[in-house]
Amino acid sequence: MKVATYNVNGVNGRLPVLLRWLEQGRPDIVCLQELKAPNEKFPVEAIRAVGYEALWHGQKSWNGVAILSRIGTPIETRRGLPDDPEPMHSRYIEAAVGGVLIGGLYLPNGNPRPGPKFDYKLAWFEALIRHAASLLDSGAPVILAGDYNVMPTELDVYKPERWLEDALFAPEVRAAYARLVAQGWTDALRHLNPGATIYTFWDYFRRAYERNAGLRIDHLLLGPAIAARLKSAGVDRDVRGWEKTSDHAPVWIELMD
DNA sequence: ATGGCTGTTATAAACAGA
Repeated sequence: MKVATYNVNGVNGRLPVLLRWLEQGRPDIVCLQELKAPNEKFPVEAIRAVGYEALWHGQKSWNGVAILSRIGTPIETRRGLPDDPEPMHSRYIEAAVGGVLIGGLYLPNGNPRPGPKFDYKLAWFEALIRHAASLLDSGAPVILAGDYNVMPTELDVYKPERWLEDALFAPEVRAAYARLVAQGWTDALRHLNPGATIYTFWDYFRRAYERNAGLRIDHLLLGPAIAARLKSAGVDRDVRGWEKTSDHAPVWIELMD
């Protein structure tokens, strides 16, 4: 089974890229972030036409998350985090599908730091950490996938020294990510590639993709039962080079059946 | 350090992203 996460940066503007990638990569389950569309403008017909059922939690202009599946209808278990600090933002959706429980998330960017947006990022992170603990306690085979807006370590940034004060790499944020993982999660890409340079995002500016000036901020965290089934993982880096593409690339894992 | 780019939309002397 192949499970992927992809920050599409506008699901309608990106529809040709998304459909091409779905047909080419054939992931079984997909978490999407940054739909940038209200619920009524989610392109469900086009997505169904390439073989996927979908759940989505949209919002006008910003945010928005979805779960797609080609192995059965995803059964929604939650939208929004418990005690979400900003419930009008659509940043979390969770479903049971294909024998797994999967949470798709879009963690706030948090810039500028310091400031209210950074405080909101930390508060959202705390709500996620609490919910993640309850998911592990449930004993369900669980995956938390999405755009975490965190580079976990210096390995995950092309020039760490330039990002020390940024909300994506600040000590408090890295510490929050480390606390989350320490609950018992496996960061799938890093686990299979210790020490490797892996990026999932390249800025639109300054030819960042061509220079490989990237960040690793899209992550798949696996609960113990799923981690034991992890077979392979990767980034569909070439998608970042397509016309009219997102600034993120899709990230995926393969699990033993 | 700054500005560079892209999508969405109150079509901008806009905002937000990372």
